[in-house]
Amino acid sequence: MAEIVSAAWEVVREHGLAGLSMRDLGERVGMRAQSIYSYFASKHDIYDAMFLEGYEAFIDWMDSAVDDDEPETDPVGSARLAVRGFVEFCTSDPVRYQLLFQRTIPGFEPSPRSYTVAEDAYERSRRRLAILGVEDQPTLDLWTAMMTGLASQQISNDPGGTRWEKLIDRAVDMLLTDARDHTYTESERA
Amino acid sequence: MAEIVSAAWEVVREHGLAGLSMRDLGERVGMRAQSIYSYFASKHDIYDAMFLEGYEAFIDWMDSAVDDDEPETDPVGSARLAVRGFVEFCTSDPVRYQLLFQRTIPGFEPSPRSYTVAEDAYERSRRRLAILGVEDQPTLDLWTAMMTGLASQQISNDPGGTRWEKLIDRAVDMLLTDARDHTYTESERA
DNA sequence: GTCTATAATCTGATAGAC
DNA sequence: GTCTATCAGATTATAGAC
Repeated sequence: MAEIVSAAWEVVREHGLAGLSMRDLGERVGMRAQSIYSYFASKHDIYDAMFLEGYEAFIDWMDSAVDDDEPETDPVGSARLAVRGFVEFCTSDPVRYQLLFQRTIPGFEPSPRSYTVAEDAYERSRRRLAILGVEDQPTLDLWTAMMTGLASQQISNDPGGTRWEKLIDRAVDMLLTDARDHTYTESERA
Repeated sequence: MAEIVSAAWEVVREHGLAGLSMRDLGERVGMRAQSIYSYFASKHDIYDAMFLEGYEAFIDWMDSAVDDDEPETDPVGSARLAVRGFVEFCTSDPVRYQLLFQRTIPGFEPSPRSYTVAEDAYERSRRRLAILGVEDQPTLDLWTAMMTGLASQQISNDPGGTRWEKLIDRAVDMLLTDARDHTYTESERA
């Protein structure tokens, strides 16, 4: 079961997200394509398992990338670590990025269970950024736009390179300054 | 010929970029699928025509969105117009955004002619931003990351809405401040 | 749990009549 | 320039033997 999902990742890394075929997949696990239906009811269900596994990997990755004890002593460093962690997670596996964060495979909807894990991952990221002062929704949206923009440009226009990765610290400084200004503005109103 | 490409856009808007089939396309233009080969040598050539048409539309769109006489009297307003123009071009047709700015359809390489038009479009954008003070490559890269990030988040997480579009002016102010600071730093070194 | 057989359908592309 | 006929293969999925 885990072996099939692992082989499915191999296939989509070679042939693109839409290029997953049961024959190809079966060949890779030493089975006939039809035998896979003993494990998964449909191709859709395989995508769903990949989606779930991807978000679990994302949670683990971010937990490792960020030191949750340090944020209040060094908020700038913590923000840089978090954004760098996110961008590197995305660039380390472009097709996973596509499945998890873009809506590019038509007709695919994650199952309730998978969706719950995805929401948990978002909530963890939201909380982490909130500690760093990114508390309101518009500010958070601006951060996610910047983070996904860095990741997607790195993937599309300089795969394997560091052209956009190099801009992470500068982007974080910029975002933190912006967030501080907008927090002042709000507290002044109070 | 133009009618076929137009119908091809219809198909991919309904079935996704990878979901273009010759039979489906033929049906839509009142032809047998095989007759399309009198106009295009392959399905690949149809994607290429769409790619070309997309970049021509991008050039026209940006020419309309930005007033090239005003940038020196009102750089902030001009920058806002340019970024807003870009994001609205992307969100107005997500699948076109996918074909033009992401590398999501495996095996597709634009023809030399189409690629030339794409490069022309990039060069025009580069020049426009240079007038606004975005002259060095890293700063330009930061802008493209922010712009594509706003567009892709709007498309993926709030299709049809304005959640990220609303952040454009704030993002531009943030980027302009950052660009100004980094220009100062460089001229101080001289 | 894996196999064979097969259904039912789709795919891009070519040959040749008209 | 559009058609019919067709190739040669792909696709997901099901039924039933072992």
